[in-house]
Formats: sequence, structure tokens, C-alpha cells
Amino acid sequence: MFSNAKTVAVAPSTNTMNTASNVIDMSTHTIKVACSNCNLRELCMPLGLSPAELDRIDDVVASRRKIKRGTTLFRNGEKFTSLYAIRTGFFKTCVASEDGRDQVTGFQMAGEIVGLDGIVHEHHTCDAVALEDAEVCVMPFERIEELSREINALQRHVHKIMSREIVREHGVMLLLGSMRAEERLAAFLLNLVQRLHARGFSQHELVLRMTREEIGSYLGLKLETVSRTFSKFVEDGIVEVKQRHVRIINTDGLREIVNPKVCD
Amino acid sequence: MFSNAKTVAVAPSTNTMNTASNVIDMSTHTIKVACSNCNLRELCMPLGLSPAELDRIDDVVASRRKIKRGTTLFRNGEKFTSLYAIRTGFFKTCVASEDGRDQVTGFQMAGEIVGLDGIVHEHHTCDAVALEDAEVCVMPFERIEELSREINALQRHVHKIMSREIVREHGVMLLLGSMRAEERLAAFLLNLVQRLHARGFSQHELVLRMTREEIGSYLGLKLETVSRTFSKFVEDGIVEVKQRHVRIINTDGLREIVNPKVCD
DNA sequence: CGCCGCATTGACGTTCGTCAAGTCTAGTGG
DNA sequence: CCACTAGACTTGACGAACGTCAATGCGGCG
Repeated sequence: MFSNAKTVAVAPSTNTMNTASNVIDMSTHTIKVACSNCNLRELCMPLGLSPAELDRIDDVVASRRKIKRGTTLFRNGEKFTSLYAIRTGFFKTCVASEDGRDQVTGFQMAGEIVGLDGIVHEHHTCDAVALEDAEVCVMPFERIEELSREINALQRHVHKIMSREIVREHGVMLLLGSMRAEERLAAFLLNLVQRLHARGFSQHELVLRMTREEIGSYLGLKLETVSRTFSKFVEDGIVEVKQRHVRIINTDGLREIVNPKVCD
Repeated sequence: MFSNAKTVAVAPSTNTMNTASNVIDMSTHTIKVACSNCNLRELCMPLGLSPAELDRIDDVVASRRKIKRGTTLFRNGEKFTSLYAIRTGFFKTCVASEDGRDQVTGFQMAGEIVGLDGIVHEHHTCDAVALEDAEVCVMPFERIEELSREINALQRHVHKIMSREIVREHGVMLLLGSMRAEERLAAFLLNLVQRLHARGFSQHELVLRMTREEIGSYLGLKLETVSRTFSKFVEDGIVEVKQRHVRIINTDGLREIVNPKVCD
């Protein structure tokens, strides 16, 4: 049933979206990447900048860093220096309680920003782990603050990014606080596929980069419950699941699970 | 058992903390309030400002607004214009899902900032409801942005406030995602009493400003479960509860519930 | 080819939600 | 001042949803 999966862009780990922004600098033979010609720009940078401002924006990115699958971009307790814009790859962020439980607080993909947790105490309070080989733009926070004093659009953009994260977490709190297992998983799938679609991937097919256990941690469920709920969706003909490959057969069915129509 | 409650400062609704910052302006007969002499300043404004900067900081507060108990400071869908610093009173913020469920996302008290959710879409995405008569400082966001371009400490402060909110929500996600009822309520009480203590109230006694249902919504529990869990704590001699008056007998007992020591 | 981590499935137990009855308290109005 | 009422809270009995434990299957990788 997934025989043609390879012919469709299903969130491949070798993400081809960004090649256009790689410009070979012949004088140094290093790859020059500039926000100004990165095609993720509309995701992680403000719109409507003047050419001069665009030039300056390039300065926020000090360097790029490759993160191998399974390793951390930063850990709880580490000194905070920079925010990171994800260029390729997929991350999870997780917090740990003192007695060892841990909780996945989010999954991040290309164009999204991680590291905001570190600003308050100048130390990170969660771990960011790459779920597949990844590459990030390192944006020293001092530099962001400097530039956003001068470029109003950047200042506003930084504020919006932080506010967006706050609103996202409100949504997760609603999910964790008031939804049942099926609703949680349905909301999760819809959210993932919507974000992937915004990046040019299929609306109906996705490859999960995380384990059942990580999904469960994020959704406040045990891995067995996640697995059973997937099976239930398959029985109901709403999705097809083969390991981490998911095809959504009935998007409205999923929506209906998240937001059951009240008829009384 | 609560016979002496009135002799102790137990989060009285007529909060006397702020009178020192009220300066009668004789020329206009209006009450002049300035951040520079507000004793909540250390909670909601940056430290270490020069006198000149302090003067300018006063400009962020455009006006003050009184909110009657049970009414809203802002609602989901309303245009976002300002952040609000709470001077007196107690708020809850809550989000609603399309099918009518709602979820309390936080409780806010004097010195805390509400409204950050509105920045992203320039509209609020949650309701802020006063749980007792309250007063807030209205801080137009445009003015905050303007000033924070010029006063680095203010810029940093705004970033920290937003980051703090993100980190706080991480903690709530951990609570909702992995704790059992007793752990949730214990964590909730410890958090509340700690914040009240930072404002000069007792470490061991508090008056809840919210109903069991609101506590339950925040903690992802039903009101009956909240009630039962309170009763359990009373049986165990950890707290005394009389309606909304709570006295914490055994703080370490509560801590132990939140973070059970693993001995294996 | 065999191993190991991940996923699935079943049986059973616990926790919490649901429903219902009853109590307490603050506030209202006579 | 007291009686009344509505809302908030408590408590019990029962059931559903999810967690726990355990056995088994599957697929990728060395």
C-alpha cells in the first residue's frame, strides 16, 4: 500500500528544499548561505524588508552547525548563547523532572526556531535532540538583540516568534488537559501534516521521525496507547499505518475526532 | 483551626502592598502612579536602570484600568494593543476549543504580565478573567517596542518575560503529561505559595482565589478529583483545608509527593 | 544470519471521570 | 436579624479509559 511512497515527496531525510540557497563562494571554496536568498526565509525571517535591511539580516547568522541524529543541539543546564533556526532535519525538545520523568515539549522542523527557553535564565532548561541528521543556523542572541534595535521588522518578528510559541503551548495544554487519547493523536497528526504541507510536502502522507514513545510523551500517553490508537484509526479506515509511514485517508474523519460536533 | 487567619497576611483581597507607589499629584487631584516608585517594580520591570532611564520607563504605562471580579481584561478574538502588568488582584487566562471545552492556562497575580498571547496575530487568543477586583497598568505594545529599542535593559527584560512564560508552560506540560492527581495538586499548591511568598505573604497559608473547577481545568482534572485529593491531603495531615483557605502543615510532605524519591 | 530496538497485541489493574445525593457558606432580601 | 437560595464543595458508588506487564512480531543493520 506504500508501494509508491518513494515517488512522492514524503518528508525525505535528505531534504532537497534548501539547495537553492547554497551559493558556492569560489574565492574561499566554502558554502555561503545567506538568509537573503534562503528559501526558508519566509518561515524564519520577517517579510517586507528593504534590500539594505536584507543585507544586514544576513549578519544574524554567525555560522551553521550540523547535528547528527540522536545527538543534542543543546542540553538542560548549558549556557544560553544563541537561538537556532532549523535548516534541515527534525528535532524534539524535552524537559525532565528531578525524579527522572521526562516530557517531550515539542517537535520542530525546518524553518522553526529553537532555544527560546534559554533566554530567561541565560541557561537552557530543556534538551534539543536531533531525530534525524540536521543542520541549523546559529544566531547569537546578542546579535539578534542588537539588530532588532535597528530593524523594526526584526524586532517585531522576534516578538512574534516568542508569542507564537506561547500560543502553541496553550494549544498543547488544552490537548493534555481536556482531550482523550484518540483526540490527542488525531490533533497531533493534523498538526504535523499541516506543517509539512506548508513546507511543500503531501497533505495526506507523512513519515514520523519519532518513536511511539516520543509521541506518547508529547501527548501524555503511554506508547502502548499510542500504538492501540493508531490501530483503531486503521480499523476505522481513517489512516493507513506501516511503521512510521502514515497515510491519511480521511482528513475530515480526523478533524471530526478532534472536534466532535455537538448535536443537542 | 483558622482562628488566627485574620491576624496573618493571607493574600488579602484588599492588597496593601502598593500604597507606597501612589503619589497624590496635587495639581490635578488625580492619582499619579509611576513605575519608578512602584514597589512591584522589581517584579515587572528591569533592574539596574539609570535615573534617566527610570524616568523614561514610566512612559510605558499609558493608563491604569480597574477590572471588576468576574469580568474580562481581554477576550479571545479582541484586537491586541497592550500588555498588562497586574497591580492588584488575581486573574485566570483560559483558551477554548471549537467545541466548547475550555482550559485554564494560568493564574496570574500582582507583578505578573498578561497579554503576551496577542502579539503573534495581533489579536488575543485567550480570555483573561479577574478572579477578584483588580487593577492593571496598561502598557501599549507599540510604546514598549519603541522604548525597548533605546533602553537595552528593557529590551532584554521583555525577552525574558516571554521566555519565562515559555518555560513556565513547559512545566505545566510536564505536569499535565506525566503526573498523577496528587502530584499535580501538590505541585500547584507549592507553586502558588512560593509566588505568594515572593510577594510578602505567608509560606504556609493561602487563600485560593479560584474554584475547584478552575483548579481542575488548570490541572487537567475534574473538580471532584481536586476535592477528593484535597481531602486525602487533609487525612494525611499534610494540609488543613477550609473551603478556600489552605494551610500547609508539611511542606516537605508536599515536595515529596511531587518528586517521590526513587530508592531502588 | 542473527541481533536489537521498535511496534503490536492481549489480559488485567488502577486511576480518574461520571452521576448522584447531600452539605456548607456567602449573599440577598424580607 | 433571620430565612432563603444559589453556587460551591464534599462524598460515595460505579464504570470507562488508560496504564502496566508480558508475550510476540517485525524490520533494519552489522
